[in-house]
Amino acid sequence: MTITQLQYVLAVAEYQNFTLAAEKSFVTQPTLSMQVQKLEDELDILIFDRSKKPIAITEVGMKIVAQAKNIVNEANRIQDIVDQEKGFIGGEFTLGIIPTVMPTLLPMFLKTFINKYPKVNLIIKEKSTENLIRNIQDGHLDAAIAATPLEIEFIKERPLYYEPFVGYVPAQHRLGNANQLIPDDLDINDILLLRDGHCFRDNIINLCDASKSFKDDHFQLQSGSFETLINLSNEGLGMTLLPFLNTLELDDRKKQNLKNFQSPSPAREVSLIYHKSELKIQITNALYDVISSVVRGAIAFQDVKIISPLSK
Amino acid sequence: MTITQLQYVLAVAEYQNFTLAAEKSFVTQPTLSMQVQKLEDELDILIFDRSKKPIAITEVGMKIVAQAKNIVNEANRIQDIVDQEKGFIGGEFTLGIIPTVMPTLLPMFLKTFINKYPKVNLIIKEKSTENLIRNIQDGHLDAAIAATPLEIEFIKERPLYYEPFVGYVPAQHRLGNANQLIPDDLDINDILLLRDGHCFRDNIINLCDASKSFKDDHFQLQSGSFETLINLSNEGLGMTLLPFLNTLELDDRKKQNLKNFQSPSPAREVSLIYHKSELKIQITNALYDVISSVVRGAIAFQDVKIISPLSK
DNA sequence: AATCATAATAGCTTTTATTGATAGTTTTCC
DNA sequence: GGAAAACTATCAATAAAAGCTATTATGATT
Repeated sequence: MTITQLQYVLAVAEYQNFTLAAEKSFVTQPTLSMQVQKLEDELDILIFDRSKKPIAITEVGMKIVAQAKNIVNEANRIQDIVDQEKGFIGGEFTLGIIPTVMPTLLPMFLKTFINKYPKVNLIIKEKSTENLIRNIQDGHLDAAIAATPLEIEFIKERPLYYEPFVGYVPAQHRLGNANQLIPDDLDINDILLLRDGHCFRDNIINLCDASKSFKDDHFQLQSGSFETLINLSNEGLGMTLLPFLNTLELDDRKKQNLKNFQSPSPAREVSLIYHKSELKIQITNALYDVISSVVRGAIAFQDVKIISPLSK
Repeated sequence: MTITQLQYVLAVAEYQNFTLAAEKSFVTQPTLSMQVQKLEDELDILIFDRSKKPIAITEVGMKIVAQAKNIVNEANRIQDIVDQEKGFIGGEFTLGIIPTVMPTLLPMFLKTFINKYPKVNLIIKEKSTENLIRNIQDGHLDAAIAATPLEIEFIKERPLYYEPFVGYVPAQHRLGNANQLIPDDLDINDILLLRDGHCFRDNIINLCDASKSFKDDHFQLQSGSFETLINLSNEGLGMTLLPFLNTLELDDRKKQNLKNFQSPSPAREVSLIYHKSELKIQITNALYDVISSVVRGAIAFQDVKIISPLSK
C-alpha cells in the first residue's frame, strides 16, 4: 500500500470515473487503473464496483475511502510541519466566501494579501455556507469566510469583524420618517429578502420578531443581489436590510435612504472558519491577520448584538 | 513521500541507530539510509542529526516522527477495515491489563482464548490505567482490561464482571471479631494500600469515608503486590482489602482472616475497554465473550455497589 | 449491428528501491 | 596514541515498480 495508491483511490471515488480520475491525478488511465487494482489485490477486496455505470463504491470501499482521506490528509501535514519550521508561507490555498461578503470584502484584502505573500497561490470560490462547511470537511477548501456562529464540531471559527445591519428605507415607507431603527419596528412581511440559501436572509429572519408570522406573499422574490433589492425597494415594494459594508458604495441619493439601528445595532459576525485539524495554519493565520487589519479601518468599533445566521 | 519511508524513519527514531533500524525493518542498512535521505531531501530538512552519537532527532524531526507514527497507524487501519469486513479473526492483537487484574484473570481465559482463536497473536502488556488509556488512544493497544467507569470520551467500556472487595483482617485487628464488614467501619488510616498508581488503591480511598482524613503515617508503603500487604497485615500493621479473585488462591490459614462486606458489597467494575472507533472489533468481541464466560463461573452473582476507580 | 464511452490488458520504457561491496567517520578500548 | 570496532554514506549493479502508448474488452446507446 502506498500513499499514491490511496490518492488514486480518492480520485476515483471523487470523480466516479477512472479516466477522469487519472487526468486529475496527472497520470494515464492504465497507470491509475493498475495501481487501484494492485491495492485491491493486496487487500484482497473490491473497493469499486465496476459493473455499475457510473462506477459505484462498495460498502467496504466507503470505509477505505474515508480512511484513505484521513491518511492522505495526515501525510500532507508533514509538509506543513516543514513549512512551519521554515516559516515558509506559500503553496496553493483555497478560500471559500459566502456571496454576501464576497463583493465587498474581497477587494479590500486581496491585493494586500497577494503582495504580502506572493508565494501563496490563492484560489477563491463563492459558495453558500452549507457548501463551505461540506468542502471544509472534505478538504476541498482550506478555509472560508462565513457568517457565524455555526457551532460545528470539526470547524474552528475566528471572528474577523462584526458587521452591523443597516436599513434601506425609502421615504414613502411607513418607517420613512424614523430617525433610527429598532428591531421591534421591523415586520418581516415588508422586508425584501435575498433568496433562500443566503445566510444573510436567515440573519434577518432571526432578527425579526418571531411572533409576527412570515406569511407567503403575493409575490416571490428570487434575487441574489442587494442591487435588485434596493431597486425594488425604491419602487415601493418594501424596505430592505443591508450589511454595513454593502452600504459604502451606494450613490449619495441612495445613501439618504439608509437608517442605522439604535445601539446596540444588530449585526452579523463574519469569521474565518477552517477545519480544526489546522492544516495550512500558517497561511490561514496570515490571511486572518491581513483581513482583520484592513477591516479594522473600514468598520468603526461599536456596540452590536450578534444575530445567528442559522435557519431555525 | 512513501509509507515505507515513514516506517524507516520511525525505526531509526526508535532504535537511534540506522543499522539496527534496518535490521528490524528487514532491509539492508544502505536501503534504509538512502530512503531516509530521500525523504529528507524531498522535505529539504534534516530529520536526524547524524553528527551526534547515538544519533539524535532534530527538533522538526520530533514533529515529523510524531506525525509519521500517526500516518503509519492510520495506514494499518486499512487492513483492519478489510479484516472486519471479512469477519476474519486473526492477526496481532495487543491487550493491556492493569496489574491487580493480570495475575488472577489472565490464567483464567488465556488458554481458552488462544485455543479458540489460534490465528490471533495475542500480545499482553501490564500497564497502569493511565498508560492503558494513553496507549488505546495512540494505537499501541487494541483493547485493555481496567477498572471502570472511566468515562473517557474516545473509549468504550464493556463491563466484564463486578468484583467484590474482601477484607483481610487479622484476628488481633480491632475489627477482628466482626462477622461482616461495613464501609463505615473502615478507617483509611489502618488499611494497607498498594502504591500510588494502582487504581485499586483509589477504589479503596473512594470507599472509605472521606470525612476521616487521610493522614500521612509514620511509615510509607511502596508495595505493588497484595502478597506483601497480607504479610504486613499479619505483622499487625493494619488490615487490607483484596479484590475477590485475589482471595481464591490464598492458603487456608489466610482464608480464615477474610471477611466479606455486608450486602451490597462494595465492588469494582472490571471492563474491557477499547477505542470507540471499534477497530478489530471482531477480536475484541471474541475476547469479551471468552472472558465473560469464564468469569461467570468464578464469581457468583450478588448485589454490589460499584466504587469509582478514579482518584479525586 | 454500429458507435461511443470507459476500463482492462499487453508490451515496453523509465524510474525507483534494494543489494553487496566498500569507503569514510567516529567511538571505544587497550 | 593507535588499533579495532561500530556505524553511516557512497557506488555500481540489479531487481522491482510505476509509468507510458497502443490495443483490446465490455457494456451501454443509438
